[in-house]
Amino acid sequence: MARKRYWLVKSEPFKYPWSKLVTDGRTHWDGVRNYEARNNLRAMAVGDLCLFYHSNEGKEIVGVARVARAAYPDPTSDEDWSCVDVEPVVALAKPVSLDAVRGRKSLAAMQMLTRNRLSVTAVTAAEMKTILAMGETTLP
DNA sequence: GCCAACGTTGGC
DNA sequence: GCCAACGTTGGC
Repeated sequence: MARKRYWLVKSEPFKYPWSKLVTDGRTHWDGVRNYEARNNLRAMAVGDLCLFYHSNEGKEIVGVARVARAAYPDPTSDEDWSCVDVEPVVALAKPVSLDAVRGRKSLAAMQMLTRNRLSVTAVTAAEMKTILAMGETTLP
């Protein structure tokens, strides 16, 4: 099996907060209408971990989710879009804010900063490790 | 609520 | 195939 990759997905808390993912246990990550984000979705494999970021409100990384189903056609569209299924893994003991990410030199290259408006971005293993440490969280 | 960034669309 | 107009996203 290919080496695990890491991602960051954004959601407006108003639309789909982390707490709802926890309640639901699993959800379809659909509605992505951007080619680059779609390509990222398609690159996801079952077991990959996703940082869950709340945009607009909160502006912080609040949890870690796991890809439960690899990319398949987005049922909410007739066109060629994709979605994946994700399930919650663990909430960050201490949410990591956008400001905190910006303030950390080793995270300056994170796509969530450089590709500000992309809703699905790639995260390196080193970045993942740093975020988890900042969030005072260890993976189960 | 405003505005900047940027991807997408459509006219030429 | 270029580029201006437009729409969307997201931070402030």
